[in-house]
Amino acid sequence: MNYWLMKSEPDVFGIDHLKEVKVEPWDGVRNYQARNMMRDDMKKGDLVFFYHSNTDVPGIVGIMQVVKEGYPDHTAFDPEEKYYDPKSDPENPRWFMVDVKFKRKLKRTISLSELKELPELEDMPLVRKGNRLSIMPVTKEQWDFILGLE
DNA sequence: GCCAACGTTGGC
DNA sequence: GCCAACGTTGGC
Repeated sequence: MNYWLMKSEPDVFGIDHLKEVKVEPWDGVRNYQARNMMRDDMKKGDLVFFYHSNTDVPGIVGIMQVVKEGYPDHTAFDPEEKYYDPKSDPENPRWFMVDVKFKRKLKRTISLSELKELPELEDMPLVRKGNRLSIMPVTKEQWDFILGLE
């Protein structure tokens, strides 16, 4: 069982959207490191923090669960799609995604500024300067610690 | 809206 | 293979 954190802009797709649709393919990721994690490492049943980026109070807002393991991101094949990538060949897909399911919202937003204050979390890529990874692993220790803040 | 940090592209 | 130019992310 592994733990993860995934970022999304609430204006585009937020925790309330996920709550409505229940299950969502996490499409549109066009970064190789993040791609590798979805393709190779994220397993059914893994738990994921939902993080709101690019918003008034960026932070962790909810919990979701991987319900379908890595499979080709077909939005890369369709020229009509926002995330179209002509270099991704259906015979040999470049981009992958997983499906995630809504578990619950946190009782409160655990803000990035709060997380940055905590020495227990200083190894998290999230709080590292300049880190732009939209998907990252979370250790069990970090997971439990963060939930303890709720 | 600004801009630092970082990834990607493409000329050489 | 180097690196300048460019694009994107995402906090502020």
